[in-house]
Amino acid sequence: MHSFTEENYLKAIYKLQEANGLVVATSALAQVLEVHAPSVTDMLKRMAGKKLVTYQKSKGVKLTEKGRQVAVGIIRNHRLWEVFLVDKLGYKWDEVHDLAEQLEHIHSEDLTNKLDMFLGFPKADPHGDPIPDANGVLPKSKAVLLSTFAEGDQGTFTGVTDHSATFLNYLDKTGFSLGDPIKVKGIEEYDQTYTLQLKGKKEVVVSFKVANSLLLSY
Amino acid sequence: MHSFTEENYLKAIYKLQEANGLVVATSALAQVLEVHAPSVTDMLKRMAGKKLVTYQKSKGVKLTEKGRQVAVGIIRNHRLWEVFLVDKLGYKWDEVHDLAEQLEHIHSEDLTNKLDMFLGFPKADPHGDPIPDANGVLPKSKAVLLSTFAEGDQGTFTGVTDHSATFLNYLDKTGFSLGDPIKVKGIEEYDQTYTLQLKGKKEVVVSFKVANSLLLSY
DNA sequence: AAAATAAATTAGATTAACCTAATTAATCAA
DNA sequence: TTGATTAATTAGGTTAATCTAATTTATTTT
Repeated sequence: MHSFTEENYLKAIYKLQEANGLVVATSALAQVLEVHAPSVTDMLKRMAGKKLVTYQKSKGVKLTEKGRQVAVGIIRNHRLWEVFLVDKLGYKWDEVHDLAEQLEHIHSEDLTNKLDMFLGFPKADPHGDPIPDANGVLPKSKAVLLSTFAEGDQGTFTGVTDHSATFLNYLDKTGFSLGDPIKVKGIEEYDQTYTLQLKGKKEVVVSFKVANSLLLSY
Repeated sequence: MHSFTEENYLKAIYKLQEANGLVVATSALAQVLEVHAPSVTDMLKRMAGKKLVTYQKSKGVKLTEKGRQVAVGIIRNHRLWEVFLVDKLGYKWDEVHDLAEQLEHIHSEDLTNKLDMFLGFPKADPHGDPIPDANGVLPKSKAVLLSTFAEGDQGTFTGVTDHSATFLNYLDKTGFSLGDPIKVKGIEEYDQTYTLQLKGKKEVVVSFKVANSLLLSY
């Protein structure tokens, strides 16, 4: 199989490719993986040799179909284990990331599928991120940022784009909970502050930064 | 933390120390870890530097207290995950070893303890091996080999000393099940063949080799 | 388009974990 | 107790994954 390191590179490339376009820069990878650029160059060469990525020197990397399959498999593992940790073991949504980073590297498709069944085939992880199916198909989410909403708009809180424990704790404390309805009562023009009505008529005021990290569906 | 390799060495040393006495030979480790002797010498030096083992050249190794703690922790993990796989995911007892070998290296005491609670604080894994508690205390089993029984003796089947899938399958097929009562109806003097009465009056004949791999309590 | 800046690569080392071949140390048998 | 056998270690190498320093390639800016 692939080493943990390779798998982490694949995951990182996948995520950067999703977020910022087709090819991923060496420096971007170095940053998210917390290694130095020459290490990345080195690794990319080895991975290109294994046909996990296509790499042209000084031109960035892309995943091959094979690489994409592996990456999505790891993401599937990660998200299923997060569901397990929260639903079965009682962890909170801000505590599961590091553990899932370890568990995602357990190599067994069969285990993944049995876990999936045990958890009742969840469609999203505790942060609302969609779980790829056994064929590596990731449901295309149509959720949209709260920051794109206008006054009077409403939707259901279905995900976050900031997964940091600090942000998740802030949401807990403020009364946000995945699956709840949210309505925009007002937007302050001066500083883009949002006044929201949460479940149970509770009104809260949040900054643009927060509105820009919340995903809503309708 | 410690590398997977280190952890596997610690586990192996622990098991060999339990089975065969105080000090463990380089060659014995090389055999169970499936590496060559010089690799073991190499590794033992590094581990001695970390105070995980005491090592005197050409005199074998012993775990330090620190090393023993780590080893028992890994065994705790391993056995709890085995229970999870069998009780929660529906694996059979002959299928879980390799998966547990991966899962045992997940580093989180908290996860281990939450898993323990989720599983209802099991005292033994699916093969009857005792699970160390959170303090690294391993209950001293008083189970004894069926091969030490005389005609007429009886007990409860509580463990195995051979964990191979082949043997476990044989037991399934023949009608042995952990926790069931077993009575010795007769022992053939010529070849030490045992005639046993299993649960539900079922009579089976087993070889000495089998009798020597079954642990019974009374 | 040349110069300046930023990004990426090459060169050369390091560490953990392994290997083979050669040597030394320990044990057993005559 | 010497000689033979077996076990363990040393010596010297390899590979994956990392590093720093130096160099080359790309991209901006003037």
